[in-house]
Amino acid sequence: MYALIDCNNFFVSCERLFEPGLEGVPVGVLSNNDGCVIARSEELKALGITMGMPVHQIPSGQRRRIVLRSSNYALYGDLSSRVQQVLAARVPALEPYSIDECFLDLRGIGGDLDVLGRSLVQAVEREVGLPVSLGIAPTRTLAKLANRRAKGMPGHSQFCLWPDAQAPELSRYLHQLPLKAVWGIGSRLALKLASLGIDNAAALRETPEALLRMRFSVVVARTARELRGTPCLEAHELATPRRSILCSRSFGRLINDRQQLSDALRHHCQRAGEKLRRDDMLASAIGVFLRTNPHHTGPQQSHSLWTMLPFPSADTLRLNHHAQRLLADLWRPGIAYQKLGVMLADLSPRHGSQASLFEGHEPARQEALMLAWDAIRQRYGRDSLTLGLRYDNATWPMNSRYRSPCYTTRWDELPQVST
DNA sequence: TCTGGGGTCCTAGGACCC
DNA sequence: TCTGGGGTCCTAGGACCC
Repeated sequence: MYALIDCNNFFVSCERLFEPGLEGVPVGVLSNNDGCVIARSEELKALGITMGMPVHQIPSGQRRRIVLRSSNYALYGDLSSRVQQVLAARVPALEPYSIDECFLDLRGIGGDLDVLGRSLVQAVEREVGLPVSLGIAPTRTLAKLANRRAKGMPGHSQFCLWPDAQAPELSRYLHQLPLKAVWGIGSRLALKLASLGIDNAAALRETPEALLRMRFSVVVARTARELRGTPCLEAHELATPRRSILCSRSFGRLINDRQQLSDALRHHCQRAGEKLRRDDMLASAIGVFLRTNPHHTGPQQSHSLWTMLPFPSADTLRLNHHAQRLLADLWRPGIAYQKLGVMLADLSPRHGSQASLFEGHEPARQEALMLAWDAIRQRYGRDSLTLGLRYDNATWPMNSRYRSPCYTTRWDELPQVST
């Protein structure tokens, strides 16, 4: 048996935890750049504000009645790890899945699952203060659905236990469940499946595996099998070490200027190098992508280029050097670009990686330079040392007008208390 | 005017080999 | 005129997730 526990309206709940006045109020949390709504309170959902809705599409009448917050990932990340600590103290096998979700492997756990499930929900609420939902079922895919079912439960019992995949109650639930609600079936696949007459979760799990394998992919076939109650996903498939790093940002307006694109790329390379060194890893391949605005009509372009580094590296200067050459090959005159990013792949641990006889390695001087670089920024702040001009001098500063204080990670942002 | 960012996995098709 | 078959590897792009 597996469980899925997740925090209800996680980002909104985090904001409310430190600002209780937001209880009962329609609250939304915005994406980077304050572009669109990525988390909603129940009150905001009731107003018809949809997931991913651009802020500028919210009618101004509604806009005045709701509260918006910029995303504050330092706060959410910290609360997320507190939730995990509470769970880890009670269940042996934890599989964190996202910032607000965690699978629990309950195989081999004796005792009453109903009692265990309810006690976990209560423990998180009591010790962290965040409301959570919990679903338990024979597979992870079904546990996700049990969790969804739990959220619909009346009152405070956000818990659902489905011990048997073939139980009539579960079958009834799957019959009325749109395909899109199933983990692994997105809107595109749902459309294609519907064209074959498969338009709910029960229909999917009754479809012969060979047909799904032939017309779709192993992923869809596996999902159907999970719906029938046979576990197909291994833990290591969920929690593998990071395989790639991506740093990207929309510009907020369209850009073709080579220099401005180059500036943005330099900034992204700097962040990517930092992530890499924080994880103590090296990258062997680097890629750059450049794309137009997919929301606009007219011709679209979205291309990426990759190159191998001469040897595995975590050197910001080297990453930037190769990325800039890729950008030069990607860039075309007269095209209005909306987004640019750098990607690192073929990651390996910095220590313990076997040095090849023929392959070079980063000179010790460069490694020392990057260590000093990180140390200076750590000590004197991120703005104390940057590659080239500071990025916020550029034309597209990132918007985060409504960010709350980092209550749990920054002393200087704690509200003043008068004595 | 303004539409996120960061990941994973799979597949089709091209390049290449014998 | 007639121009193989079978395999591997790599990459770009698509689909999914939160």
